Amino acid sequence: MTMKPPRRSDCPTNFAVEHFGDRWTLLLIRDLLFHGKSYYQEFLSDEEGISTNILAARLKKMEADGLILRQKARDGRRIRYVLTDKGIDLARIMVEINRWSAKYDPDTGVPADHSQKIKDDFEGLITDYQRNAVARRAASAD
Amino acid sequence: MTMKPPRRSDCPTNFAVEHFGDRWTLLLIRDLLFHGKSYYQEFLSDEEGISTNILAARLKKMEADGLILRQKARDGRRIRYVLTDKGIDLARIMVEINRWSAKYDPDTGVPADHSQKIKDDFEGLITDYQRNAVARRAASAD
DNA sequence: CTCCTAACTTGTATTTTGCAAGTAACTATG
DNA sequence: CATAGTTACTTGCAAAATACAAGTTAGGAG
Repeated sequence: MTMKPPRRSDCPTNFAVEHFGDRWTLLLIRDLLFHGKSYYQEFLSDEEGISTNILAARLKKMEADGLILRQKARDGRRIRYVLTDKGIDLARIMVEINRWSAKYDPDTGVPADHSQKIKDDFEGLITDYQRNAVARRAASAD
Repeated sequence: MTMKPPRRSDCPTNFAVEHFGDRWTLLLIRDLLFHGKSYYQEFLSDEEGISTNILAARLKKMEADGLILRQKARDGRRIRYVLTDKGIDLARIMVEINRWSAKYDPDTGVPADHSQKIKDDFEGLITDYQRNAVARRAASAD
């Protein structure tokens, strides 16, 4: 009987930290939300190079935390990971993070058109990501 | 000769993770930005209970990352930690985090008046926190 | 049936975190 | 001005998280 450790506090910042206060969760949210990734192999192939055991552990925790769902694909070997509403609602935080990083990272990899869109149509950008994530979740797996 | 490890990628999400993708940094930003804390003992006394060695390490890293500055207090024993502009610019992300947590945490400790203000005057709330942080930085230490 | 692939698990080394004690610099007090 | 108390740390060690390499299992393709 493994039981989850008690939360350190009821502070909302702590709630967030207990969801994504680690070296990988935000990067996986990025993959799901911005890059349209859905499969184990896709997450493995991102440039930061997550190890397979860590990826498996993170996906398990994110599911337990209600950020993602597991769907069986038509190809019975594959499992599709999609964001829940709770996960999709991180879009605003994620785009704010991109804005902050673009401002303070001299070597930022934020594409110029994305930065421009952040300035021109911030709300539209967020809505686009959210609509896409909802659409992908509803779509049938490959 | 300790040299800092190379960044894993130039992705803006990764830039953010390398700044606050751990169990403590966001909580310290919260202390500095929302709770007006400035001193070592104040950070030690927060309810999550950070250990002294971790606190020292985090403060050192946050300074190296340009999120905070160290100021000597009149009392020569004390050191005042204040947010830089880069740190203060996290206010928007922090308030978005509060909003997300208040929405999804059934036991959230977000005070009702704060939630109300998030709805009624989101921009004003952020500006208030930022102005206060700037004012504290400019003020002379105790 | 055989080979291949996708999603994991297992084993072990390394790094980070957590807990309990210090310690050095400075201040307050008698 | 000696002593006690504070403040911001450091040090030593146990525990947990992370990283790297190598399996293993359930399908699917030919």
